[in-house]
Amino acid sequence: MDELKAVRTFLAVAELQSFAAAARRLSTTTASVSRAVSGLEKHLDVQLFVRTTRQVSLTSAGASYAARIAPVIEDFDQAAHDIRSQSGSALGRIHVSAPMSMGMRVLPDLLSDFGDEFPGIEVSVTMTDEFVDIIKENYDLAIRISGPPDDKSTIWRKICLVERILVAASGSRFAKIDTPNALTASACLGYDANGGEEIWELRSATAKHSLTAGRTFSTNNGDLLARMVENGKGIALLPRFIVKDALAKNRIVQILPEWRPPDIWLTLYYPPYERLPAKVAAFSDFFERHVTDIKPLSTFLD
Amino acid sequence: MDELKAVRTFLAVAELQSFAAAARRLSTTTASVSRAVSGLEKHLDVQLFVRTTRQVSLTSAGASYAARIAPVIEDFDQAAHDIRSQSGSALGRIHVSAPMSMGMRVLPDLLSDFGDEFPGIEVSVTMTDEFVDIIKENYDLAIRISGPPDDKSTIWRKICLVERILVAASGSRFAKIDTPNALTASACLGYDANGGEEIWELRSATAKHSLTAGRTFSTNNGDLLARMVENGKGIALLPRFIVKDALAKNRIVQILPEWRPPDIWLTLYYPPYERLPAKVAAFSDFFERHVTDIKPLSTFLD
DNA sequence: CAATTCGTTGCATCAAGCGTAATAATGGCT
DNA sequence: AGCCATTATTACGCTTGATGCAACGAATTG
Repeated sequence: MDELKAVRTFLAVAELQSFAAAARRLSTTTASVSRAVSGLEKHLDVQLFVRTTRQVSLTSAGASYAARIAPVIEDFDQAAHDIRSQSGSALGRIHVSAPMSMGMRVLPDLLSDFGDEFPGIEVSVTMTDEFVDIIKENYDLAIRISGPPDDKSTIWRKICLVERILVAASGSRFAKIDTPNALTASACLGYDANGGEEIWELRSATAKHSLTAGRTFSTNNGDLLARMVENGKGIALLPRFIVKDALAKNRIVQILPEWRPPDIWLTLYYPPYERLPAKVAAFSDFFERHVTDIKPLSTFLD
Repeated sequence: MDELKAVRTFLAVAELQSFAAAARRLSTTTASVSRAVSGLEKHLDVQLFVRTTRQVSLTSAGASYAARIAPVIEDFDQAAHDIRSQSGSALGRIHVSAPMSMGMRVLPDLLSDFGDEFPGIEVSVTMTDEFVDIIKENYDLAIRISGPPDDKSTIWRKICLVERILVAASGSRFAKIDTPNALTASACLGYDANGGEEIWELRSATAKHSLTAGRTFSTNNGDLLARMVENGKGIALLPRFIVKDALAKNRIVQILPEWRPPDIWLTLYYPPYERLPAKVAAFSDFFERHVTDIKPLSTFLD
């Protein structure tokens, strides 16, 4: 038995003091109303109405139940209504995960502008260079810089290419390297989200060269890695925007520019939504617009 | 679709973070759980969970709905539980209708004793000599003194016989009447709940006599009628307990004692309950016990 | 790599809800 | 006073919707 419908029917009868009138309001038959009410009475083991064929009156138990349950039903419907209207409008809080290096450079401006445009959306940002489990950690969106994702349980959207270059400290012995064969495992510092080793697959116009970096040192933080390079500890494969300043100030230099690593992308990851909630879509669109048009990421690449 | 069951299922899944675990708890299949949740999602037009085959996680909309709706469901169930337990125990308020004359004599003591025995039951007494519509006026119980009831829409219970006698003022010309034929219409004062006329059907051992009283005066209040009789205004057919004092003080006398009117009864009327609520049954039983055993109505008849 | 577990979906079965209509009761209206 | 309309209930078929089973794709564990 549909208990909820029974209670709604009961309330209609209680208000209208008539089974027939309730049936008309609910666009059903008196038979249905009668069954619903007597079903509820059996379920609650209480007589709710005193009835003759011409009069219907609440028992005191019925009156007290009606008074008790009516606001509950109203609240129930209100909750459904709230959820429905909330999901359609861009309101609420979104949890965003972002990588440290990229986040520190791009997010301050972006979040300020976003807050101006969408004052109804609260944003909470967790910056980390680990690969988070979007689902388990309850993120609405994760910003990552990575190669093609192999995770089938998330959906993602490429925003733009992130140029990576091989760098070494100016004037160091590493800066003189001009052939991939000169790259020794101990000289290659690893950049890996899990702090493990990193495979470098370098392609020139005609050849390719593969080696494992990070045997002696690796980190999940690009800025730390850049500082290690500056200190002459070795060579790293880093997004250009991270080392932009150091390049400009000539503290580090690009090596082997004709050998290119595989493309990696600035990518947005979402939990496997059937369709994106409005507030997440708002942030997502704003992010893409901001990064590609308004204050393009290339700002960091030049 | 049973919306309530869907919400309950949703809450189980939300709590256990698993469709399969929820199915086990609810003693059903995962298929049923899956359908219930996706049905609710369609109904609310919101995605409640983000799911892969190995992980289930609430969306923020789902989390907010769960937080919102869980106390509502709890309240809903609590209301049902309250009603159920309330109806079984003798608690609450009962509305009683009682006639004036009888009520003034019997109720003060009775209600005091009842209050001692059932402190949980609040009693509200309306004293009136009109015939009230028990159902429309929302009484739980009506005490009446009347002949056999013709109302099919109430249930009733005879408590005891109420002896009625014909009375006249001592020393008046009416006191000398010794044959029914001497009763003139103008001398017979009516006692009628509706303030109308009253049919007297008198029976002796061998004969019967019928006449209409109340042509010149009638009332629905026995005490008023008794005072009219004392004042020598005529003859009335009254319950003995009303005129007990006046008889004892010899202000009025019984006439035609061998001619008896039809029996009338002290009767309890109830709304057409399928079965009597505990609190009403408690009052009803107490009333009967009190009137017939402890302080019998015959106290007023002797 | 095999095996298990998970959520979803198609399919066949079945029960529950529905409207119709008949019934008894009751109040209004003429 | 009696006819008529309206009311709540109940029995009867039918249809719709729910349910359980099984197969499937996906993903983790050993």
